[in-house]
This record gives sequence, C-alpha cells and structure tokens, in this order.
Amino acid sequence: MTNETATSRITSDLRKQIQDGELGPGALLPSEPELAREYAVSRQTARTALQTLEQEGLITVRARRGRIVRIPPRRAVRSSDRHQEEKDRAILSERERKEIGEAETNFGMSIADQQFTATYDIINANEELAKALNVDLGTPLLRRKWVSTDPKTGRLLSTSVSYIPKSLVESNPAMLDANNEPWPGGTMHQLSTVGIEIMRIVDEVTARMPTSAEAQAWDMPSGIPLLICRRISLDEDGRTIEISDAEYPADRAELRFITPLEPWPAPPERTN
Amino acid sequence: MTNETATSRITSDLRKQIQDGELGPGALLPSEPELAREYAVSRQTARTALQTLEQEGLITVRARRGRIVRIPPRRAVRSSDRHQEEKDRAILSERERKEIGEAETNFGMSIADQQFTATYDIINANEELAKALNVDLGTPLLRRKWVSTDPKTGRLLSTSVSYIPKSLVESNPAMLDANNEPWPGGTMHQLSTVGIEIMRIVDEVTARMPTSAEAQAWDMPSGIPLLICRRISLDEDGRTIEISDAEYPADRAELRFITPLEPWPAPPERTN
DNA sequence: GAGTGGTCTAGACCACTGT
DNA sequence: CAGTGGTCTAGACCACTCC
Repeated sequence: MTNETATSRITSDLRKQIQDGELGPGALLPSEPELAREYAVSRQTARTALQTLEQEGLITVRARRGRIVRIPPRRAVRSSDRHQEEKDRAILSERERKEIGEAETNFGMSIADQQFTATYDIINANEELAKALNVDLGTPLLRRKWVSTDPKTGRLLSTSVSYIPKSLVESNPAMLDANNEPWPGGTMHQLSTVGIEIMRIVDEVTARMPTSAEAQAWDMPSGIPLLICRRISLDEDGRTIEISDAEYPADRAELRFITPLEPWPAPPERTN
Repeated sequence: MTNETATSRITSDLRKQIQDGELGPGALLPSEPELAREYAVSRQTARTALQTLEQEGLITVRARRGRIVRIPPRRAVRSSDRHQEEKDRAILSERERKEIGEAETNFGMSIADQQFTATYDIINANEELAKALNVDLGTPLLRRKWVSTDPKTGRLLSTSVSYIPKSLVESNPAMLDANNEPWPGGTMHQLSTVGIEIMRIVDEVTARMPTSAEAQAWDMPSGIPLLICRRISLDEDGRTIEISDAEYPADRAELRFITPLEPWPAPPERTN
C-alpha cells in the first residue's frame, strides 16, 4: 500500500507528528542536516520530504531560518449578503450613499482602510467573454480592474476584473471614466443610472494553484490555492449584464453564500 | 525582479510556451535529459524546473512516459438550486418521492449511476463541532458519511460528512440507521419526519491542498486543490440543525450559488 | 561564526512504457 | 531495446539569519 521510500517514511513520520499535535502551529521542524543524520539519508532526500509537506500546505519555509508548522492566518469572510445590500444602497440619495459609502466594508474592513486602485479601459470581446456575455466576437466591452491592498501589511487582499458590454453603459459617459472611482453605492448604482436593474446574481466558485509570479505578488507561501469566483449579474429578462472574476488566496479568504428557502405550504405529512 | 537562476529560466520559458499556446493541451514537453542538454544544466535542475510547473497545475506527469501540458477535465457543477428542490421534494408523498428519487441527480449524473456508500455512527461533539452546532462539549451527535464513486471510471466524485445533534432526530429511530439509505428526498425529508423545517442554508467555501494520501485516494494529479464546502442548515428560529462538510477536487467540480435579489420598490431616481 | 535553506553538479540504480 | 521518470548519494558554493 504505502511506498517504502526513505522520503515517504520521513514525510509520514513528520505529518503524523503534526496531525497528532506533537508539533503544534509555529513549532520548529528538524533542519535538513538533522533529518538527514537522523534517517541516515542524504540531505537532498530530507529536503524532498520536507518539500512534500510544504506542498500540502502543512508547513512554511522561512528561508535560512528553518521550517515551522503552518500557523493558519485568520480568514476574511466575503458573504453573498453584500449583493442585496449593495442593491438596496443603489437607490438611496447621493448624500445617503456617500455617508454609507464611508462605512462600507469589504472583507469586514472599512473601505476607507483599504487602498483601492481602479483601471478602466475598452477591449474587444474574445471568444470566451463573447460566449459568457452572449454578445458577438469583438464587441466592445468596458473592462474595469480593481486591486485592493491592506495598507497595514502592504499585502494584496483581492483582485477583480469586470466586463460590461460598452453599449449598455455608454449613455452615461461618467461610467467609462475611472476617475469617478470610488463610486459610492457600487456597480449596482452605476447601472441604475443607465436604467439597468440587477435581479439575480450567479457565483461560480472553483480553485487553482497560483503561478510563481502570482504567489510572489500575493505574498503567498507555497501550498496555498487561489479561490476563483466568477460573478454573473443578470437583469429581469435574464440578460447577462456584467461578468466579474475575482481571486483570493485560500488561506486568507472564505466565501459565504446564503440561500433562504421558501416555507412549506402546509405542515408536512408524516409519511414514515 | 526575476530570479536569475537556471531553474527559473527554464520554468518561465516553458510556462510562456504553454500560456502562448505554442504548447497546447496534451503536447509533450521536452524530457529531463533533453532539457538538461539544451540548457547545459544537470538533470536535477531540469527536473526541478518541471516540478515547479507541475505544482502550478500547468502540466501532468505520466510516470516514465513523459510530461504533457494539462488537459483540463470537464467540471461538474453543483448548484445551490438543489437546496430548494430538495426541500420541495420533502413534502411529496412517498410514491412521488421514490419516482423522483430515481431521476435525482448529483453533479448532473443520475443518482442511480453513482455508487453511494453511507456510514452512520454516534460520536461526541468535540470543541469545534460543539461550537458550530451550538451544543455542549461531548453532546451525542449523529454522524453520517457518504462516499460517491463514478462506476465508469472508478474515481471518487465527492465525500461528505454530516453532523446532527442526536437529540433532534432520535424520536424517529429510522434516522439513526444507515440501512435505510438511500433515503428518497434526502435529509430535508428525513428531518420533516421529526418536525424540523430548514429555512436557511449557509455555504462556506474555501480550498486547501490535499495530503499525499488524499491525492492518491482521489486519483488527483499534483497541483490540484481540494474545494472545501461547509453547509450549515438552520431552522426558522435560526437554530443550527445540521452541519455538513464536503470536499471536491477543484479540477473536476465547480460550485454555483444563485442569489435572487428583491426588486427596487420604485423606479430608481436618476441622480447622476 | 555556526547554522540554515537555495541552488547546483555528476554521477548511480531502478521500474516501467514503448517499439 | 533505448528512453523515461523515480529515487538517491555525496559532494559543493552561496546568501542570509541569529547569536
């Protein structure tokens, strides 16, 4: 069943110690030379064993300072409650939106405490976007990118890209200009200025590993996936208005979705 | 900016070729000795470079046959629509439930086409479960585990564990017995037999890397994360009735959540 | 200055897949 | 059979951290 390689023996010994709590979060693991001596193997073999645990997300390498059992960082929660809240805000007066906007939160942090960068441009729909937005190939799209950073740590919190067919929004030129960011009340209000009401939001969630460059940009240790969330906003006719792709490091973010259920029409019959 | 190591040079060259489509899905990559010769490095260095791409999920190793650019498998979609559908089914007559039950689907496959294994037992709440279910430490819980397998490929499709305080369901002893599986109509109907109606479901989604053992059990190539979904079922009083933890390989599954929005009370004022 | 991980070399033997 | 990846060794030099 189990491979009887030297590497896998070291890996499973250490993994067991971590899972049993003998090595708790933050505990220092044996160094590469120590393990090599202990198991009478070469340093390379000890190293390979440790790298397996790293890929599993169980330990963190602190370069030239040793390896420790991973301390899971707090996860910020992003909840689908926000969808309705944002919509409710969209029809408030400008003054009210401004006031709430200042207290507006993202990941439980005040928006004012985050550094947002927005970039707008116009691109032509490629095959994938054309299909997703149900428009012709090459259709002009308003592309908006946001990057949010935690100014305390300097770490990236989230990145997202949004696509809207330009024809839907160009009647309000202000929507094409990134200088109007941040737009209190968000996209839902922006769309209300061109007569569009979002009635349904579909979130599609999956995950993948970051590339080395992404891991570096996000300051992610290895062994941590990226959560990928595509949000599709639909109007009352079921027309796709906006597509938005967002990414979050899985050790720092959690996505929460709330589904209210219709009550039963009458007390259920006891059939059993 | 970029590290000028031999390894990173090989990695980024190959990554570029993959991302630019010069090496399409299924294309064979240069072998370790070939790369070593081409870049005038040792085999180990070439190997390390290839392993980086593997960890990024870009390529697949086919042991002793070479490495190929990953062919992304089709993703099965699991939608939150299921929540309401399951609830609707719960109050149908037994005959109706049976009929629908046979056409019932999981991941778009007929339930009949999947091999389900269910295990029931009673455990005592540990600290984490006690907190999540809002019960005292040590409270007896009904634990139910399911494993679903695709009989065509023999591959695991999903695993899940559910916890319910025993006191909530013991008035119907049939609920404590795994021999009654599969229960047409699902948990919602089971709960209806003890007078419980679920009014709200909260899904918490995150991701992590599998351990080596998990990757083997799931037949997952390296570089693929596990999607983790905790489902919390609440009754009309906001009481936590059930907690269910499910896991899916991120390359084969996608989670979809649908949020309907309340219409605006009146046409929005144009404020801009 | 001793210890750590990061990188790299030049070998070796093995088990397996393809022809 | 030649070729592939899987495993492993015994060295080496480096940049950096910690004391």
